[in-house]
Order: sequence, then structure tokens, then C-alpha cells
Amino acid sequence: MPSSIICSVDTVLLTLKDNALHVALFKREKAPFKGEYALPGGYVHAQADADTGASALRVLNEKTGLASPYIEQLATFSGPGRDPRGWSVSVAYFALVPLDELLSLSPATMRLIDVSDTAQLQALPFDHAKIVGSAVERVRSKSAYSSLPAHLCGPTFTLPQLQTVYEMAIGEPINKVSFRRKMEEMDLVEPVTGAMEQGKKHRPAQLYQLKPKYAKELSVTDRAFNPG
Amino acid sequence: MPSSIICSVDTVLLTLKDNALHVALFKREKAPFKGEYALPGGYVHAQADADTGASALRVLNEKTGLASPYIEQLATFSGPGRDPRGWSVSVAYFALVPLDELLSLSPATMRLIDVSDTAQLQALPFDHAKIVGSAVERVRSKSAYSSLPAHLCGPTFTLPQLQTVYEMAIGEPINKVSFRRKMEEMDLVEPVTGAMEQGKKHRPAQLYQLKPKYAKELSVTDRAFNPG
DNA sequence: GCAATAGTGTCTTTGAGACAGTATTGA
DNA sequence: TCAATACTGTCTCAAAGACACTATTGC
Repeated sequence: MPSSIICSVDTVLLTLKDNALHVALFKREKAPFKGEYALPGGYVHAQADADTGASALRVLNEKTGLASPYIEQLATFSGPGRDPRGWSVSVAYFALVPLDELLSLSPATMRLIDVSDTAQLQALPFDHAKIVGSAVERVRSKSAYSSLPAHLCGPTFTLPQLQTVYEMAIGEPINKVSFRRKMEEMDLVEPVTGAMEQGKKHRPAQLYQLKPKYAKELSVTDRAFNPG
Repeated sequence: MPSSIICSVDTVLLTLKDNALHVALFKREKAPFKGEYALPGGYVHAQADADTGASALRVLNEKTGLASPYIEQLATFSGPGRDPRGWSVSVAYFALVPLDELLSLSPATMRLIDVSDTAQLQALPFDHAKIVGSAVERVRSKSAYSSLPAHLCGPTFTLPQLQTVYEMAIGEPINKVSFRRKMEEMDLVEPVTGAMEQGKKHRPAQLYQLKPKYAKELSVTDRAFNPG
């Protein structure tokens, strides 16, 4: 009983730009929708991929140059209408990447769209608007007190920077004292001994890094839910 | 580029028996693993199904007789090793059903296994142990204050019954006053006017039902996250 | 009345937000 | 010294748990 179902992956690549969540779109080089901007996606290769998570990482690497971003399974989208080639199943993932990394690796044709720009999102091909919406919803609801938003920062960061990142991810402001209490309690980050922020015309902030247990990429496992 | 990937769905059907979460297993009628007990699952039929959620409902109806249970997308499992027939993708769903309904509709060959019985779960074919574990984790983490566990009750129930259901779903005891305060605040249930529990040798409890907006099955939409 | 469970009133504890204070840098 | 932002101490407020009390049934 060979199936004629198209099996693909799509990744919602999110980053922080101008203090707002943005999604990365790439110019399609093949039909359908050749020349239009869409989520990076591709076929699952049964010969090459260990699972669909590996497919997502491979496709992401091919289209963006990213080597091992933080990636998590989002949901699976399917039906006869979402892809003009026929009945399709797409396993969607989302990834969080610092802006610097993305800009230094990705092609110049990449576009970043503010996730609150619904008009532009609605114009995306396939059901990519729905997928992006689902990813944003997931990040918003999961960010409040998980290590997730920290992956939008580089390897080191200050607590005020981290707080801003959390605020953007969650979509609303956080009380400073509460945020620091929570970080203390969650035991998520540790100070980089002696290292301080530099070059600002005010009191420098302590630099922090994710604790090793969280810094390790959880991306290899293909679980829809990761702890912490 | 036709794919040789096997495309299927599996459903983790959960119910409450003897004050513990149980998963429903069914005797397989075909190879592979013919005669063994496993999650109800089957191929996605591109001709017949509107999406994989519809596939799950169809398969569930074929194997259990259930017409429109509460169902939600869980995650997608994939790889070359999970199915002996070859590289496969399985979109997993979970469903919550009252025990009465399950017993009255399902075949006598159905088995209910306590989800804490890890030995029996580990013996399941395919990667069904992993899928069940994922479903239980999801129900546990999502139950605390959503309408989800209420689907394990019949159409009417008392607040003490509902509290027990929540406790079983979450896996830990709940403070009675807090539970009632929360139910009040969440505006989830309403008393069935005049109807009281009967036949007990103590004070009878008020019967309640889910408010219509929650009672409506959300199962048709194929979203991994449902509100409320 | 007694056992058993339903349902409520209220005190205590815990955790989050508000706010104002001190600390440290460059200019 | 001042502007600017990092960091902290502490008060207030709201939600959650503990506990005891009342209510209503069958026997």
C-alpha cells in the first residue's frame, strides 16, 4: 500500500530585531511558488534522515547555514489543499536564533518579517501563515519561565538584556524585581566570573551565561515538549 | 519525487478506571505485530481524509465505535526503525473518554493498562511506549486548569467527582477550597438546576455540566493547542 | 443521634508587583 | 556633580493552602 502523500518539514525561524519577534523567510528557488518568500522547508529524505527532526535541521542548514540551532517540534499540518502538488503532511518545527548569527550566515535574499505584521503573513504561500501563528502562540505561552527565550541571546548577556528578550518573547512587560527573583529561583543562568558589560556610559552590568545543562542543545531529540 | 514514506496516525485513548489513568489498547488484526496489543492506528487515506485529524477520528471510530471523542494533536513520531515495514511518519493524537462510554462501545478484546505500569508499556510494539509517555506528560502538564480533564466525566458530574478526575489527570491531590474557587473563577461548569446526586448514604451533591462553550467538541480543528 | 460526605468562612502562607533607595560608570 | 542605568530592600496585594465549622442525607 504505497502512499502518494507528500511528506515534508517546515521551520519557523524566529529572531529578535528592533525589539520585536521576527520570522525569517526565504526566496523559493523551485516551483510551486517559485520566487515567492516562504518558510524554509523541504522533503523528508528517508535515505538520509534519522527522523523528521533531522530533516528539519538538514533543510535549515542547506537554506540558512545554521549548524545546530535550538529547534523544537511544533505541530503537523496536513490536507489536500495546503500544497498545490497534492495531499501533503508537513511536520513543522520552530527555531530560536540570535539575530547576529542569522545575519552572518544566511543569504542576502532572506527577509525578516515582524510577526505582528498580519497582512504580510497572510500573503504567504501554502498554509505558512497558520504555521507561523501557531509558532508564535507556542513561544508566547511557553516562554514565561522556561529557558526558551534565552536562545535568542548570544552566548553571554546581561540580566537587563535577558529581561528584554523575555518581554519580547512573551509579548508583555515584566516587573524587574520579579524577573530577577524568578531567574534566581529557576537556577537558569550563572555569572561569567569577572566579566562585565563594557562601552556604555553608565554602570556596567554583570555578564551571564546559560548554565551548562540548559546551554546544551536539546535539538537532537524529536520531542514536542522539552523540559525546562 | 514520490516518497516511499509510510504515513499513519496513532491515538492514545485515555480513560479513568479505579481512580487511575488508563490507556486503551487493541488487538492488532494484521501484520506487523498481528495478535499483539497496541494503540489504535492506521494509514492516512488521502482520498478520504480532510487532514490527519480526520484520519485519527476515522480510525478511532473503526476500532472503537466512538463517534466524536475529545481529540487533540500530540506530536509526530518518525524514523526508519519504529515500524518494521520501513521509514515511517506517525502523527499521534490523544483522546479523553469516560470509561462508561468506552466499555459500552469497544470490542471485548480491548485492554486497559494503567499508565503507571511501565513494564507493560515498555512491551508495546512500535514506539508506542514513547507515544503513551508523551501523551501522559501532555495531559499532566495541561490539565492544571484547563477544561481538559472534564472530558473524562460523563455529561453530568458532581464537584467532588470532578475534583477526583482532575487529581487523577494531574497526578497529585488538590486543595478542595482552591479547586472550587478555581472552578468558579474559570467559569467552566454550571449547576444542572434542581438535579442532585442520588442513592448515597450521605448529603447529596449538586450535579454540574460543562458550559456549552466547552461542551462543544473542539476536536474537529486539527490544532496542536486548543484554548481553554 | 451518628457516620459520612457536601459545602463554606476565614486565617495563614507564599509569591508577584510597586516603589524607592543605593551603586557605579562616563562625561 | 550629573545623567543614566544596574542592582537591592522592603512594603503591599492577591492567590493558594490549611483548617475548622456548618449542612444534609441514610441508618
